[in-house]
Amino acid sequence: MSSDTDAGRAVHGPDEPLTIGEMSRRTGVAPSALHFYETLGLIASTRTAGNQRRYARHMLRRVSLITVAKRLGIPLSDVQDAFADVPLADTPSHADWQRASRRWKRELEKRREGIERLERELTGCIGCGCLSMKACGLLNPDDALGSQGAGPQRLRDEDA
Amino acid sequence: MSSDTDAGRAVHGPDEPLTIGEMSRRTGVAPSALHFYETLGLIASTRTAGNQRRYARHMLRRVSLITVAKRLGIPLSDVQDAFADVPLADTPSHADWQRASRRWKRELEKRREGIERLERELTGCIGCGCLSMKACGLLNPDDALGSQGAGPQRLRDEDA
DNA sequence: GTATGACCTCAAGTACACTTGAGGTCAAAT
DNA sequence: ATTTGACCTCAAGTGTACTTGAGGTCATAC
Repeated sequence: MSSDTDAGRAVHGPDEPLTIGEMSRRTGVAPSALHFYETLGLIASTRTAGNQRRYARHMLRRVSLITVAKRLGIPLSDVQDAFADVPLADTPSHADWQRASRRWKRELEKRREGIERLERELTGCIGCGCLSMKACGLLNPDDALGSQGAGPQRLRDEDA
Repeated sequence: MSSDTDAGRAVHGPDEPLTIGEMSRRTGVAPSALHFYETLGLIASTRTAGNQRRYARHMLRRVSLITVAKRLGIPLSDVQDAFADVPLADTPSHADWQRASRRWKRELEKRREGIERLERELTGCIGCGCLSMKACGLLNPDDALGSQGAGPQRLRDEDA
């Protein structure tokens, strides 16, 4: 029978920790990337007597969220922020994930709004062939109408 | 009076080309980055008798789109694709920008959909504290239900 | 005519997000 | 006992997207 030190493509009970190979197969993330995420503190592992990593199952969720963030162009430093209040060592509670959830949703909302704004821009401006982008908030993200000092300026009429 | 070789913070008629410094001030993009974009073929310039760059005004649009793409995590190679049919040398026509527009919109739509899906996931899964992400298309983007071979696998019930 | 600021090229350096390789250990199977 | 595959550490390499610096030119101002 398969013992509890079963490595590689093991058969597991629902509470068994995962080897790095299993994590990799189940998340599609390379072992080297998992090592890397660990050095950044994005994930954590325990070690066996023989110094091999074992991952608690809730690490799958973290890795999945990291993967998704990458697909959306969110830098790992932002992921770090989003995970700030989610405990690494212990299985996170409802409340932990809900705090993280709120952070993620705020971040995602900003990005979605940016994209929607650009889509409107493209419809209204490139779409009509002028691409003036006179009113594009994305070009002046920090202060849409404020300081005329440094940083991106709106295109003037003559540039439209 | 200001001649047509006016460099620096010049006063321009609407058809005057822009110096790299003016481009930089008006787009918020560093001159070094403009050089870099030029080596990638994302933008182009003519040269004065003294070998200085002069940018046609429609280059402002390109730089603005590059800036926006960066904010959205779109790699420059994708921007290159999106610009594929927009002429560099001449002022693009309506039709040129409309072709580009359609490419951009397709790309943006994919990204927006990805984000919306993740938002739904977070509402349904992190939101309730379980974060099972069983049905998240973002985790299996290429083939949502297909091959069970390599790549990300769905989390099983036991991991929910 | 010379000083000043904007510009030029080219090479090297930086930050992020990893991958690859060398050299060695661990653990189940034969 | 030894082979095999999975794992370990650490250093160095890769690709993207630039920035920085050296050394020199260009153009307007005094």
